[in-house]
Amino acid sequence: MTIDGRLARGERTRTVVLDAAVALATEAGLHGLSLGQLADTLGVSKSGLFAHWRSKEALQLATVDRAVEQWQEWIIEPALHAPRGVRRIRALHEARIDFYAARVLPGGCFFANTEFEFNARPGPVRDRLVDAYGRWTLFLERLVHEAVALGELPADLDVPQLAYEIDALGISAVMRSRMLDPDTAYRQARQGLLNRLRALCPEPTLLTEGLS
Amino acid sequence: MTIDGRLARGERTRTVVLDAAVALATEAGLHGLSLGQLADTLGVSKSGLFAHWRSKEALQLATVDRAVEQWQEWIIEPALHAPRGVRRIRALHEARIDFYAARVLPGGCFFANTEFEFNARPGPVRDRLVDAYGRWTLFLERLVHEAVALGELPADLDVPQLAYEIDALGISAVMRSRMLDPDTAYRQARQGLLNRLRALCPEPTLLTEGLS
DNA sequence: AATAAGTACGACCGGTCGTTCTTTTTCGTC
DNA sequence: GACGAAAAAGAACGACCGGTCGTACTTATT
Repeated sequence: MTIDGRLARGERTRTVVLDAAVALATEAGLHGLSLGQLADTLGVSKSGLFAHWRSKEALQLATVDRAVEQWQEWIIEPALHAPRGVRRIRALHEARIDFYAARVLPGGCFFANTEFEFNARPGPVRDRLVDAYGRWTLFLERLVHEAVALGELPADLDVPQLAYEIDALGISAVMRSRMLDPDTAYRQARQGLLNRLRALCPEPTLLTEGLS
Repeated sequence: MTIDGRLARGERTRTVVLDAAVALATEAGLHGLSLGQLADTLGVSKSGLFAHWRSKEALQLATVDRAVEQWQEWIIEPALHAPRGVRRIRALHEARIDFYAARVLPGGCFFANTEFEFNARPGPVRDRLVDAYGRWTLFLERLVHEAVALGELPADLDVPQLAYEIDALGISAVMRSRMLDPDTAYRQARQGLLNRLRALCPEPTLLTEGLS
């Protein structure tokens, strides 16, 4: 089977466009994103975008999917290289903060920005954001549950509660890093998780000060 | 001294408009807020709004100020009725969650929404939001510091750290209450603070299960 | 009674929005 | 080298955007 170069070109274009859309959406919002602006940024025509997506909403949905892929690559996959348990939880949190600190996206966090933007905008886009957030929450809870199963966290731990608190530290990190002092925000987010895990984990040597 | 009826009428109108603007901004955003939409909602003409504010930006700034007033009335003042110390900290947190749970604003939280919206939009509006968030943070830290001074929290406590964590629980509460299950979100936000304060406070009777 | 100020209106401006249609260019396939 | 589908451009659309204009009504001052 040979690859059709024409389709390949389209696929390549789509990825480039969506990466730009994710970045732009963190600045202008996913609703606030305008096709003319996006086209200008990419140096293509507005109508050229419609060759790939029938409507703005279709592009918005594709943009959410692309952002999920990026999140997978930048935060989740690196964390999976750490051993299961509290070290993996910490690795995930650190990867997230590193992602914010590296300023990969000009507006901070795609999901934080868009979920607040769409929390009162019913429709398919919001539904997809809700879905992504739900899956992220489940993933976090699974990691915490694994740590409990390994005996690295108490057996009677309220797993969703700790997952909630970990995510809260992360959300606040990106918010405060953009509005107030970034370094302070990152430090507090890291310290918050460290404090929390150390108070719970019977084996504190798993949580050294530096990164693993 | 008599009250000028013209000025009184204008002041009344301004308050009505700004209350609507605060509410609308939680749905459409502070940038996404359109003057035509706001005018239609209020049943007035678009140009009538320009009689009170010279530009959209002027109205945005006034809207932020009005939102700060509302936050003062709904969250801060009620909390000040609780005795200083951990009980006041908890009262503040509870007032905030009650505010979210009562769905006073259709889009959740004015500040959460607008701060994420403007984190990459330089200008006077962002500056005012930054200022408001900075003052809120200082207020939170002052409350924590008071609890330390009263001996209700450890003398060596990292005050800004705890303030960060408290605010993080609140932010996440409004985010998750809109995207996922509201009751779970509120419960986790409340439980999070209770766990944290109980672990730190040498006098746990100050933190009964129910509200004061 | 005349004047001035504050409030509010409808009409309209140039510009941008998302979208559609038609046309041209690109490029792998036959 | 001709064919044809995918990609991209260009022009145009109705709607809405923030903003300005002149005007009219209300109310306080003189």
